[in-house]
Amino acid sequence: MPKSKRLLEMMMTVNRKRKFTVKELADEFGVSGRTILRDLQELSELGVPLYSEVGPHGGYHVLKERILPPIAFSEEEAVAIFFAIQALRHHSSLPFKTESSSALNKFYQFMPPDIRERIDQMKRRVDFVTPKRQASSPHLSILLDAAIHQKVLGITYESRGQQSKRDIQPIGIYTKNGLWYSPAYCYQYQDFRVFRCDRIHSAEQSAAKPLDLRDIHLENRQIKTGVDQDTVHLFAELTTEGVQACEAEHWLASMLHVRQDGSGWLEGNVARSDILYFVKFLIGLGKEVTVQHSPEILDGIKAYLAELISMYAGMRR
Amino acid sequence: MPKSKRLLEMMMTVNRKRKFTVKELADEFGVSGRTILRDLQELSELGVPLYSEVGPHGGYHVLKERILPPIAFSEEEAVAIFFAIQALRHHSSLPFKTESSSALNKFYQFMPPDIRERIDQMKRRVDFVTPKRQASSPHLSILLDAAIHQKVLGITYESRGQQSKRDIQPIGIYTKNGLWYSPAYCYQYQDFRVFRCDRIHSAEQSAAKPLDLRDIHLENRQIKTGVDQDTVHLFAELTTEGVQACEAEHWLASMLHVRQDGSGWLEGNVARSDILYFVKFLIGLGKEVTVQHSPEILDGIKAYLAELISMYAGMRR
DNA sequence: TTTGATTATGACAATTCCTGTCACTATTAT
DNA sequence: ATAATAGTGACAGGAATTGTCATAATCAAA
Repeated sequence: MPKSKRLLEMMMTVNRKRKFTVKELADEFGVSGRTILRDLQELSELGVPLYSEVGPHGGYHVLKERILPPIAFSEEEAVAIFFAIQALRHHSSLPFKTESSSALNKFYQFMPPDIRERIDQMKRRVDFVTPKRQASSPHLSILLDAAIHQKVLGITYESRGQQSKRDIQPIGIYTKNGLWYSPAYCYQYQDFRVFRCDRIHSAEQSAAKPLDLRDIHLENRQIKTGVDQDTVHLFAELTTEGVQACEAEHWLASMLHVRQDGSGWLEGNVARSDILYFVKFLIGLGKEVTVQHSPEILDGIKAYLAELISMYAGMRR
Repeated sequence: MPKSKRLLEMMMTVNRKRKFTVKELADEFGVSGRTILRDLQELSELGVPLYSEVGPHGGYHVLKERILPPIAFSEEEAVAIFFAIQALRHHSSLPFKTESSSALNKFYQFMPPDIRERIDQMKRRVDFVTPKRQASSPHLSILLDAAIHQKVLGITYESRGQQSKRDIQPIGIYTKNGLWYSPAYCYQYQDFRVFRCDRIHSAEQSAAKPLDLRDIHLENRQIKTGVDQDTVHLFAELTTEGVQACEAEHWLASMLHVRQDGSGWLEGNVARSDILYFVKFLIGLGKEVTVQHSPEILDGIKAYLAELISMYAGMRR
């Protein structure tokens, strides 16, 4: 293999295995150790952050910085990526430790000048606004880690002005409108709840034995939750605008069906305990939804509407 | 210069000048044209999308795909970038032509397997939700282009259900809560206005002479709009839960006031044209809100509730 | 039509550079 | 101590790279 190709491949190999010895590479590439040493020095000069230790169990490391091989991005893609990263900056809390600005700088640095110029022109003309909240969510990393590795957390949670202790097992986190939320199984309620992350005042790993929720994640959680519960069947017709409103609600994804023309319907099972929640939500959709089933839900809606009417009727204008 | 370094440098040179001839490069690198030809063929084999034309005015092109030189990103940075791009996908319209999913795929493709694995684990556990509210905004590119290059656009704009023709000179675009907006100078009003991009039904370059707004951009426009709009006063008492629900709606931030005990109230001016929107929203809050003012809003609520009631009453269970 | 600019390809000798080997040294875990 | 590891320098042989020349093909413009 010619050297130029070997170097490129070595770049990737070295990034795959982050720890390796000279001999390993020598065998893999079919060249002598001396050559590998020379190559590694060249990679080093090219900016690959290598670090070596002598002695048994020694060898080469790639420092935490990894080299991305040359990627072919179109101009449009590069610009899009730039603004994607820039949009991230607006979030006051993120589940990653990084300051995304460092990634942004590097990316910008490496752009060819003409793309840089294009970005400069656009920078002050395009923005992705995420409302800045005072509320920061310091426990995102822990929550995410618990969701990935199936751990139970003991948290102190503030709801309705009161602090309470809970044991929860998160299934993920998401941000919406500048706030972070974590759907999780709550051991106190013995059911799934959504927690607002800025209301979580402390979070620690708990010794409790976790459930197996590996198959439950953000996209399918609504399906799984109610399997063994007492449920009623929901069927509701949606106008185009109703569909759009529902699309913004993550937890409805599994119930939402969309037709070609933009309209659609909601169909699925609702836990009896959630009926009131659904009732309120469906009322919020106003005339964009026509609930056809089940009777329980319809009754709930009518009852709630009646209460509202009487509440507003009693009010002087 | 050894070949391996020359190739890497050539990769970048070739991306800088997107059009070049063999002789140019030969001079620049101090090697013969024959060598350059051989090198270019190698670059081609390495994936750089080169295209050549013979004859006078011929030469080499790089196709729109550009090669990004190897960049050193830390693991955290790489993960952050991945999710930044993924978050972009939620936007129904973007001012770039790209499908951001192609960028996402490439990026993912080139990640070392261990980072890929980490991303896989996180993919279904983290989400950046952008509400998909309304119809898409097809004219973003034109608006952005006009903002950058100081052009005047003739648009047809829908406001309060009526279409009107306007000449505007955009100073930028931004997205907030799933909708795109463009602050612009409106020649009809002779003042700055913010336009909702999905309400812009057509946009064409106009021959009108543009103003010099180069120094006005998203960050420094203080010149605000809407002070002179026709508004009504809203005052509504909120329960603790009502407060929490409102906190999730960032567009309410300026109206929302919270008491120590967690309850609060909404107070502020609402444009007449927005009353219906507020009515629907307030109904969605159910009993967590007590609207006390203004009469127009209360009437709106009662009317809408009455419609809902009759809609559901007409339904057989 | 001719001319000149351009890419494209092949052959070959000159030469550069790359590579392996060997002989060392230094460090460190066991 | 011993073995495993990195690191350096020198050198000869071999492999890859390079320049030159010859030759084609294409195309724009004079």
